[in-house]
Amino acid sequence: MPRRKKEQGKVSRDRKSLKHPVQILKGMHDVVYPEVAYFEQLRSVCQEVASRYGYGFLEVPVLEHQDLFKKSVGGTTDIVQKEMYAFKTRGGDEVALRPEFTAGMVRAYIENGMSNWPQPVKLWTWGPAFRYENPQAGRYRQFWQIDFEYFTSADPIVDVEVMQMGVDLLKSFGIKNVCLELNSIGCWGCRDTYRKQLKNYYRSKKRKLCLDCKSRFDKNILRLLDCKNEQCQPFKTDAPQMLDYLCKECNAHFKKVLGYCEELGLGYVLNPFLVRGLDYYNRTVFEFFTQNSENEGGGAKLALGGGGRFDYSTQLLAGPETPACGFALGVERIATLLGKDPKSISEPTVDAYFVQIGEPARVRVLGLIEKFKRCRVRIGFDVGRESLRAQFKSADRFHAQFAVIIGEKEIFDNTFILRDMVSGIQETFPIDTLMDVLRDRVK
RNA sequence: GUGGCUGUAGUUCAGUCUGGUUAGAACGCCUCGCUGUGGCCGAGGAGGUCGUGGGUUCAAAUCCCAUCAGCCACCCCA
Repeated sequence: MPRRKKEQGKVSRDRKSLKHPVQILKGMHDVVYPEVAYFEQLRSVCQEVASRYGYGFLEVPVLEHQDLFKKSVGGTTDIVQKEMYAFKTRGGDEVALRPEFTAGMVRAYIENGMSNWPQPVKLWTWGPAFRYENPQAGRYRQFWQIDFEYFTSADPIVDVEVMQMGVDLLKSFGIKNVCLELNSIGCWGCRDTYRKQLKNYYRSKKRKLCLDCKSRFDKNILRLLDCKNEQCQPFKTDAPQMLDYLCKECNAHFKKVLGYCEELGLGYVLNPFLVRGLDYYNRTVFEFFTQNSENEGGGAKLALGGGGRFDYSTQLLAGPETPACGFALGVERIATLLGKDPKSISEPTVDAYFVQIGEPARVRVLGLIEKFKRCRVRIGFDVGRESLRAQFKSADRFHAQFAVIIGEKEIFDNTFILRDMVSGIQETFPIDTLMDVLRDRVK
């Protein structure tokens, strides 16, 4: 006892001598079981749905020039101004960790000459993105996104295809109560007209607005509609709405979008206050929500993702004119949501667990493992352990259907014992028949 | 960036108000009972910078200050 105390004291003194204990950064998180199991599941569902809708996978860099985001997402947006991880490299490049995916995808489209590929070009990707802001549940500084982009069609039915796929994806993940909110923010022309109308309307009321809104008035007037501050709410009801100021073309486009939704039975909620604040968006914008049923009293709606049409994006980056539409989903939020349903993920399972007794047997087992590489039977083993009890316990933990037991006697006879873990019945077979017996017995 | 709540074993938490032997429980992990057979049961064991730093005190997980992190709200969205 005294010896132990002495050692402990020494250890903690050593650790204390480290000036900065190594800890994870604020807003970062390790993705470990069970969350990582949802990540894997989501990824494979994405793959399935992507191929059904004809999307190809690509990877884009995590690090890009700051200019990419300033020009496409917009230099006045919060994302770029306040939330971007931006820094200078040793070589003097001004770079940023991607705060979102669309900018990089558009850059990749231009740089790889995809306008010369067979059209349309449909691409998806997935990975971490970064925003420097205060973390909260379901809200990290490094977070994972799923991103789908459809290039080279201005047709309104494409908007609907993209939205339908988004809803399809979320449902395929197993999410219920998926809700689609929809709006149109027009083109540069009609948005300009609308902005002026909004300014006229709010000018006389500016004094009564909250502090944030006062600054929004000059910086980005559309954002006044997003404000959730109570003192600003009364003005919203009578504020002019974007939909009333759409130009002829934009209006026709939006009418068609709504028409296709009706025909397909794709449910949506029109939200005239939905303003996606990024520069590259035009016309159709949308967000996906789910009802958070956990809280009593209806529950707040939880944002799962959003997107829209971004016909201007390539021009903003000095590329060929290319209409496009897409969306992004938040992986952690979806994983958290699925985690609330305990049935939605299964524990790790094997079909057969190898149990070995004695030195020659553990070597034999390790040799056998390699032979199973083309066999569908899922196997488990732990040659690092000698205790039989521990090995059987482990077999249980993996819900093994069978135990394959090889001891000194079996090594001598060139046999193995197959134990049915439920019934406890054991049979002995020649070792050469191991694969065949397992393939035959495993359901 | 602003405000509120919370930080104690791997996990969930007691203990803090009212300072005082060696900081506990449950679950999980490991070993053994059964040296060649798992689940159940029983016995034992490992595991703690009490978030971190400073202060008050004879004495701090407990009181005070600072700081960091998490959660919540604002902001925004994934």
